[in-house]
Amino acid sequence: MGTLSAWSENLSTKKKKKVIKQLVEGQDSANQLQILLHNNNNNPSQQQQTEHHLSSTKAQLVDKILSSFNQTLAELTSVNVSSSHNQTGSNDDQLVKSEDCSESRRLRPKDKRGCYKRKRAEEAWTVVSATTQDGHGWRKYGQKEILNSKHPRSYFRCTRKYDQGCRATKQVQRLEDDGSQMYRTTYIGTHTCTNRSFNGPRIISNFESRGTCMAPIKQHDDRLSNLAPTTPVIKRETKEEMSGTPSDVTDLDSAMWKDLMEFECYSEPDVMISNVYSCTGIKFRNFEMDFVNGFEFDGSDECVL
DNA sequence: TGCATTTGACCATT
DNA sequence: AATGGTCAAATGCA
Repeated sequence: MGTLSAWSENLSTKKKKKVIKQLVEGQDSANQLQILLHNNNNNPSQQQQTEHHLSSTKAQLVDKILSSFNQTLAELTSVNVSSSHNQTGSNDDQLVKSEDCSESRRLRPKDKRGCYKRKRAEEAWTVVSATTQDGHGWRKYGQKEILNSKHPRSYFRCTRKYDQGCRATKQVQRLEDDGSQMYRTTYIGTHTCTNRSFNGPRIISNFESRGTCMAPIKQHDDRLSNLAPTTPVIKRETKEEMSGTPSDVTDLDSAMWKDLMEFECYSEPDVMISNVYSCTGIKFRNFEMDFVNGFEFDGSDECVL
């Protein structure tokens, strides 16, 4: 694995058709949503009438779009991509629970580290890349030796977890193939934080758009506004944004890391994107074009994402 | 001194 | 019971 051409070859014709169908449905729903939003902005009084003509309401359309993307990505990445519409409470529980566990260790009869509620299935997707940088600020909170894996898995949470209630986490593990120096990054949950302090080149701008596409759009702002006031502000963790601390991957070769950071900071965004995506990263616009052209990826496609 | 990382312990899931 | 995910004290660094 590792190239889109190989990835495409591995897709059966049946799967390709299924994927195309799902994307077309998603596109159709997006178009309907666009019409709705457009009419709503220009003439709110016509909105209901328009909705009547269209087959779905906005919320239904959003669900359709998300479902389309989720299913397609699940098909393409072989990653279990599930809707998280009903999972939004888990992290809140966790935050509350964390508070309960914040008492001094001395006061507890027994160490209660690890008292948390494990997240269930969230939106998840995997990116195989030579770098783990994605423009977001991450704080490492754990590392684990994984059974039958040469390299440990590192766990990261968004640095905005506490000040903005962002639920995004990622897991980074170096691939077994030592020579490739590649890393598999699994992103779990979508960013709900606003990342305004960083104005430099965003290496994963497309990635972020992808994450946004997969996120439950209707929840995005609500969650921000709902969580922010109630979430205890413990501390701000914004310093590391794009600072590219080697902590992103503990066993990452430091020299390589330095090279990567220099590359990412000074390269053109398009070039950087090509560095980020490997087999599962997909830029939707080009993706659509590839589908139009018969879903054929050649070697050039791999780097033109 | 403050902040980020490390690491062992704990808990949830399978 | 095994494994993986998370917590938080200890540690290191700027």
